[in-house]
Amino acid sequence: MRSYSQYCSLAKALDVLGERWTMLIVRELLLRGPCRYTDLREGLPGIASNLLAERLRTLEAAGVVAREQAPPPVATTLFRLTPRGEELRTVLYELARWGMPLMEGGPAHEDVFREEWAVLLAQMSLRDSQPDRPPVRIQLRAGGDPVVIETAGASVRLHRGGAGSVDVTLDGAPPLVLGVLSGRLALEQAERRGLRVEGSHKALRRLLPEPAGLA
Amino acid sequence: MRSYSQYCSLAKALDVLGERWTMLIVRELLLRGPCRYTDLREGLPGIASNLLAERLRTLEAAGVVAREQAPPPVATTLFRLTPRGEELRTVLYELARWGMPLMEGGPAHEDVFREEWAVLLAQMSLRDSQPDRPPVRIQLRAGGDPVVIETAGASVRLHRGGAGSVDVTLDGAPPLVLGVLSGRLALEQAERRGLRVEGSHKALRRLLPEPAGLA
DNA sequence: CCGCATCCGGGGCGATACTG
DNA sequence: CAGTATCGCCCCGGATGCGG
Repeated sequence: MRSYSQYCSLAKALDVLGERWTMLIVRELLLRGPCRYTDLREGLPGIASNLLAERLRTLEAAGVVAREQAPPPVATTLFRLTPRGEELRTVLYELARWGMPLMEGGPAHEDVFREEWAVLLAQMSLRDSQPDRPPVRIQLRAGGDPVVIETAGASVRLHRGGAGSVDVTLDGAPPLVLGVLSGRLALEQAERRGLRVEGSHKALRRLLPEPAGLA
Repeated sequence: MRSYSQYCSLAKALDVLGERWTMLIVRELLLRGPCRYTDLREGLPGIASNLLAERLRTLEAAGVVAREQAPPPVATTLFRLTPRGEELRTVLYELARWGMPLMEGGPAHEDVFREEWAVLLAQMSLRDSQPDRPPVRIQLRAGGDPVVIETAGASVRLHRGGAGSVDVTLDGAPPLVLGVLSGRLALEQAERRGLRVEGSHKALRRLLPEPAGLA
């Protein structure tokens, strides 16, 4: 992107982050942790391959992303956020929080949805009220590939593979799953609207924020 | 901008805010309050006139900006942020905070600087330790048009005109002025590097944050 | 397969000129 | 003062190819 050439920290930040797709690439890396080029493409439906490559190069040059060679069993390139890149977490949270009212009407016809994106909301909203107990594993199903998140204390991690046992499964339309994870929708209300909750309700409630007064 | 068409609150936010210049337009409106088209152009060196007009239309349609007719003495159009637009303040602060390390080396040759942009940092960093006392007025000079900011309690406002008396004047290179206002640079150290402080040091110290340990 | 590079059409952007 | 109008250019989107 052409620089704004303004001696202003906002303009300088946008010189690095303001190009199309850049913030969404950071989103994927925050959700997934170190991952392959192909995984990034999967999480960024619509991006052109050359753009992804160029953005990654730009972010690497800016010290936001680092690339490393995975050890011999896999022997592939991994992309990860640097500490400087991790500092973008609060920026992304604020943007995502601001964007939440734009989700109210449900997805548009052409909108795609990936369960992994719900992890962003989960990381923002879920807090473990009993952080000393073993982690809780939640499976999310919303029509696409289900994902499993594991959460303990303040940490919410995406679990690749989706195999293994889970404590509770949320299954329903994206707005319902997102509403519950973000705390915007009470669990019972979501169930009344069609969300299916299988497994331990208790494990779930351990993580959900206090239902802030809607009034 | 083309929509990302992703049912994700970050992507939805970027559908509104992600186009070039949009965030900087919000910056100007946050700093200046309601202002005219011409004032916005002044604060956005480099923007094409048609782009500014189109962005304002888009932001208006998105409920971020409102336009109003000023009463007859002036009888001009004013642009202001809606409450929804004001909610972008925290987003801009996080972005600007992330961008601060990119300012360390001082301005590049082609960089332009407007004293008003320093107000963003002032709004982020300055806190009045004696909010019950009358406001403090600070003049900023850094080579261009000087500006006056008035600060009391948590409020930091840009004062148009620059006329009237001030409590203290900061005069020096942009990195020095910004360093002091952001709290990154101790006042004495800035003075040793060439910052000129005329007037009441005490009024200034009333507002500056505690010099966080640099270690 | 994985991680790109190349090619090409279309549209967003930049700069300037012009107008009610 | 508050915008349109116009015109290149380059970024972006989509497809395909290709070396490791």
